[in-house]
Amino acid sequence: MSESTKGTLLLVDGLSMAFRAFFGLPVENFATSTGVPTNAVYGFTTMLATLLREHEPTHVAVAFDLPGGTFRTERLPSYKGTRDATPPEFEPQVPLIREVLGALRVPAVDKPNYEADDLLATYARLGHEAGMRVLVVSGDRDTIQLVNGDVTLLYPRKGVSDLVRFTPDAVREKYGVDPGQYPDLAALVGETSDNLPGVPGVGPKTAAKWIGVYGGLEGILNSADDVPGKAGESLRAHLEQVRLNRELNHLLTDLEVAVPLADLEYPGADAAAIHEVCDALQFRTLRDKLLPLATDAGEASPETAPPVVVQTAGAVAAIAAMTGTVALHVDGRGGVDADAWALGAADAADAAWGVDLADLSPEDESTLGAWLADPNIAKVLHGAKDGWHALTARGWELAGIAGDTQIAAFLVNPDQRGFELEQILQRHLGLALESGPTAGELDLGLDGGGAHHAGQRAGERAAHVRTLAGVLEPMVDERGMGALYRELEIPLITVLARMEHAGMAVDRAHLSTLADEARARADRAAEDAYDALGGERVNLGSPKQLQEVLFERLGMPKTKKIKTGYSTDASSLHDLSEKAPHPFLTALLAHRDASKLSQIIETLAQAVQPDGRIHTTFSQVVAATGRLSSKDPNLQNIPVRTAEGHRIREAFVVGEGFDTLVTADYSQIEMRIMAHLSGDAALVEAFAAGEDLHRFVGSRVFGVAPEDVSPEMRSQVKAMSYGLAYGLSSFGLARQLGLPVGAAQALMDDYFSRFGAVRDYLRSVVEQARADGYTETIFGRRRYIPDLTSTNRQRRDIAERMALNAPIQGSAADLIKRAMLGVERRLRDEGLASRQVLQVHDELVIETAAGEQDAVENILREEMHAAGDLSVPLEVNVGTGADWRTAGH
DNA sequence: GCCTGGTATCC
DNA sequence: GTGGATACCAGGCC
Repeated sequence: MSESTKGTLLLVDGLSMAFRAFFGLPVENFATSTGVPTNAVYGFTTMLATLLREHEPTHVAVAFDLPGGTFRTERLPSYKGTRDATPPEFEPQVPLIREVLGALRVPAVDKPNYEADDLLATYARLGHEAGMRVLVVSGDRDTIQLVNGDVTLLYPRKGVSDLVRFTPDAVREKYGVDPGQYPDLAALVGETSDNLPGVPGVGPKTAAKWIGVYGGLEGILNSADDVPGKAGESLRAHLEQVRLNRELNHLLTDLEVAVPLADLEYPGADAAAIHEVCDALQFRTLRDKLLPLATDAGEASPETAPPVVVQTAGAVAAIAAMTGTVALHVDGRGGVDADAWALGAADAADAAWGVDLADLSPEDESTLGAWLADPNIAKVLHGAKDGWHALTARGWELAGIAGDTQIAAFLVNPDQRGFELEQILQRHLGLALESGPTAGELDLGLDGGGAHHAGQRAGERAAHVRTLAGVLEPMVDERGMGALYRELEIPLITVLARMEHAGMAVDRAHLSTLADEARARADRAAEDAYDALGGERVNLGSPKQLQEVLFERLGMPKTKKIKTGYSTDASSLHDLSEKAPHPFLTALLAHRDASKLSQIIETLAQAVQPDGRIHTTFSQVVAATGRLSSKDPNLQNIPVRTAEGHRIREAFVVGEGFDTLVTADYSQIEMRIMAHLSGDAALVEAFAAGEDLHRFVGSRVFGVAPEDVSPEMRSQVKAMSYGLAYGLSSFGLARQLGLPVGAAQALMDDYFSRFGAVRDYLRSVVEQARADGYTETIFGRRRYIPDLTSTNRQRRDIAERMALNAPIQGSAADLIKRAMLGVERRLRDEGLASRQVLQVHDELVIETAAGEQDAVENILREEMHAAGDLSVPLEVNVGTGADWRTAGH
């Protein structure tokens, strides 16, 4: 990483990766119209394009084995002798791959009598000596020996797109030996794919142990007589084999190469040649992925992140002495097997300290632990909640979270996707962070550990976080969101972390009963559906097949049009049922229902962790309006409307050591916010009076006394009221209510004649947003909506509906977040053991400890009520029970 | 094996 | 031709 200024050399083992691609993609799905198989070409090219795009190498080569033998098969004719004959569909794809390489202007290299690996080894050495960063891509484990501080191996885990990064640390973690010692280990263990048998009874663990004890294979062989045990005996009986293995698995680093390193410089692809080759191979989507690599279409490559000096010696003491605002980075992971293995800290942008948590003394442990737990030391992280979990798993408390550059970046522009550190650095600083694992969750274990020291990477990242904070936090302030950031989102991080950590207890037995029932119901409905078709077993889960059955075979009337034909969604099927009743439709709907349910239940059952609880992950940086999101599993879309939904919610129970679940939800929060923001006197009055809102509105709209509002009137105004906040049109309202458009329009007119300020508000909020470029919630959260000035009608209409909705949905999100902070503070201040476990947009769920139920109910009511000072009261409904369903009533 | 679209659930 | 999400499945990729 430090040598990146000299460039990056990408070296690919052509055949080994082509083979992986061949077996990863079904050959029958990939062929030209003339029957030429292309799955390996497709997979290999996709992989290479991704590597070129992500790593932006300055130099590239793809090495090939040539047909016929090598010096190894001369030495040992049986070498690689167990390999099955290559499938006939593979062979013809190799020249095609070379054609693609030609179009990409990537040099293909080979050498008679040698393997591709020897070429990789030689070029890796040359690149290393030239001070380059080298990436070797190979599915051959022998290449592990090439790994060092500057040479990383990308090894396919499955397919060709999921590549594991083998750095020296990663090799040590997986195999227990240094990369240079891997051939020693392989010589002892053997390599089936090369037809090299190992020492019977010696596996990687024993081999690694011996290598540790005797310092390597040579030492082992010299002391073979002293090696104890049955394994030692076995070793002595196979010395020759081991020597031979070691001889053969050594890769040559000193070949004479026909193409000098300098000629591997990558000039970018040839657009015309890409078109030609994609035409010939009938690649459609790939063309679009390859064309950006063409030089003609090229743009300046991003700047590489500046080198950061990361010190590791004495890091604990140095970090513990930091008292100002410190940027922190935790290398670790969340989830069931959460752990942290390295820590980086920076209080200057170009210098940082890194700590490998594996080699801490007990004193270091407690020094660092105390520093982390000190709430007075302000820490800024990128994705602080992840760090919190990783450190918590290691038994440390993280306090003093004062900033989160991920959240800052979100507030600055919440509509963007991708808030990983790499992406944010790129977006806001134009910096390319090298060796970043593809954006994802926490980094995987194998990606951990920098090239030289586990703390290296963490330190570098901490320094980057510090730079980022210096840029993003002022932007947050400039946009008037300083308070929202520091007083709402940042303190909320810890609340959410605790909620995730607590999780929700689940009644597994109940869940599995439900799963069985739903599965049985789905199966029965499926059989009914097949019967209705005269026994044909179409795939009921395939919209494509359903379209064929419904609209062609059964000749049913067409439903609403979608991209791929005609819709088969539930509402369309219900419509069809009325127009053209058929037992198939009934059975299909029943099957949809039951299979969806069974799938939900199954997912939940699988999500139960060993502690008997489900731990979701909340995100503050997904929903552009400021709502939280929940995933893995999503606990914010558990069914609730139906009887079956109720039974699922019964599976969420109070956990051991606790007494009850209490739920509290805001009553009609969005309508109240609309009343507040619009200042509509009639609407404010309705809420102030505490009447049934829809009855009140109905009486005004229809001009009858409240007690004379019929259920139908009530449901019509209810749909209208809710639709308003979403930008509902008269057309949409008509559809939803099953009215003629004219009637729906008349209803809207009547509505607005009584609640005119609402209409004025909705208009003004869009106008304001168009003028300012953004919308704003009651608490100053912004959402930028550039499409409001789009000349494209459809985009503009969508933007207008977003502008209409964002302040309402966003203010509701702000309110409940404020309430959550209040609830958390009260629980702590009052020394209660009860805890928040779930938020579902307008609802909070608390698990209460014995004797605390009344106190908790009061806290919920008071804090949710006091979360905002609106011109209408914030009403809260509270329920209690041993499970979520009971509590929710 | 990855990506997209359709369908489903929630507020 | 109502906003904001997440999850699963099938099918296309050629």
